Amino acid sequence: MDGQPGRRERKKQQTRQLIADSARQLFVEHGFERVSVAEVARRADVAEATVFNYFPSKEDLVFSGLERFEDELLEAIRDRAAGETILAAFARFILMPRGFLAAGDDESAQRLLEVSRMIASSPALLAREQQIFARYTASLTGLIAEETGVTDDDPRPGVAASALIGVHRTLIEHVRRHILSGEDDIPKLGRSTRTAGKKAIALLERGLADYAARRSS
Amino acid sequence: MDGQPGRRERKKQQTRQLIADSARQLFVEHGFERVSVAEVARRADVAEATVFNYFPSKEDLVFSGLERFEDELLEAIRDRAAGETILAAFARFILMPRGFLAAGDDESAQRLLEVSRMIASSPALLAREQQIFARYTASLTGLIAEETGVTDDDPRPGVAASALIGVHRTLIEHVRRHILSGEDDIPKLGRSTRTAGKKAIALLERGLADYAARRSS
DNA sequence: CCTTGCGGCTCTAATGTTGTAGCTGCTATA
DNA sequence: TATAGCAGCTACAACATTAGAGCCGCAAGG
Repeated sequence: MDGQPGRRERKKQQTRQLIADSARQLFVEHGFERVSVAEVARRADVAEATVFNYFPSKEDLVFSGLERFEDELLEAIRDRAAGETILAAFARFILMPRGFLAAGDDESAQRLLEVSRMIASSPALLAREQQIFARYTASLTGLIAEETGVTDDDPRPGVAASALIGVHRTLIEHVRRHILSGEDDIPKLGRSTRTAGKKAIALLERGLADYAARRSS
Repeated sequence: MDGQPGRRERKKQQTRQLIADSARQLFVEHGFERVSVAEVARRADVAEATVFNYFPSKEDLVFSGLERFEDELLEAIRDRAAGETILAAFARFILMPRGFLAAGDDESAQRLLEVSRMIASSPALLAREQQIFARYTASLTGLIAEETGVTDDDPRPGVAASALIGVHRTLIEHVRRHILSGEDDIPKLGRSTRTAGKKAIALLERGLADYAARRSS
């Protein structure tokens, strides 16, 4: 679309990346709560105001990746090909390998582990993560309601959005659980995650009518 | 005086250094005349206007070090201790090891060689260097005239200034000549340069009356 | 001759970054 | 409880950098 980003835009992304990396290092070293934004700024050799210029809050230093992901997810659904169902667009997007799992090298695994530990060990971060999921669930609800043109009373958009975001939540948990319990074969983890994703989507596709219909023995 | 320079000033010096280094690399690779300022800017990943913001002209990309040296020389003379002669202050300043010669590692020697070759092979640069020396000779003349409080007609400040700047010229030539003819023992070159400097100053101290009084045999 | 284009260099408006002060809420300590 | 200080965050003015247009001299090619 835009060819080369131009020097200005490129340097802005460098600055943003530098801040995000500095923050991650410090948070992993000392824990999220024990690191001040001023320290992040100092490590990135940047003014504190610059940090807040790129990341509205300290938590966003951790979750900017997640938020971008959700933004792209919504966009992928909004701009899906004509005739494609929302569930299909969602599946296509979420099953696409990306990020740490796509890289697959040892260093990525190490970072994924550290970040997972960091988030898991901070109540503030876990709480914020839930807020983010809630916010995106609401956005997705609105999008679905808009596209299907139903009344505000109709519960179906909210249920569908919760189900979809729930898949994402579940897959993230899947990755964290395996990473935190020592899994270090990233390609394998990627495969098992995709398998789980497919199962989840298949379940949503065919409905819950016959799911766990009988109590197990 | 100012403790830490502050982030702003520090980053400015980084930028300045980055531009100067990029320019030196390119000039050494392709020759001064065949490299455009736009290319320097591109290698430094900086706007062309930024280059001119730090270096008023393309030649200054090469001679900014020399100009800073001359500035400091004038300052050292202006601010010399009470009772110290101009010649003594000059001697103290110019005999102090610094720059490439002070470093003494192989890489410095390599760079000194490359820069010397670059200047020697560019008429434009050689011409500009003479202009710079002339400008500083004039400045120094003014300074001496001011401090000794003589009439504009008095030739002595001009002669003294020429003599002093002449010492500097000569020492630079000394270094270049040895470097270009293959000398790569930088500490040794530093010593021989300082020896030459002392001889030159001694000559100026005692006057030319009995210098080369008799034709050699 | 003339035009075209390049390179050194200048100018201006827009935008990114910094420095500094200050507000709020919380925590430690007197 | 009062007070002081720290951390997250905001606001604003000063400053550094960028983008883009444009001027001038000059050399190459029609």
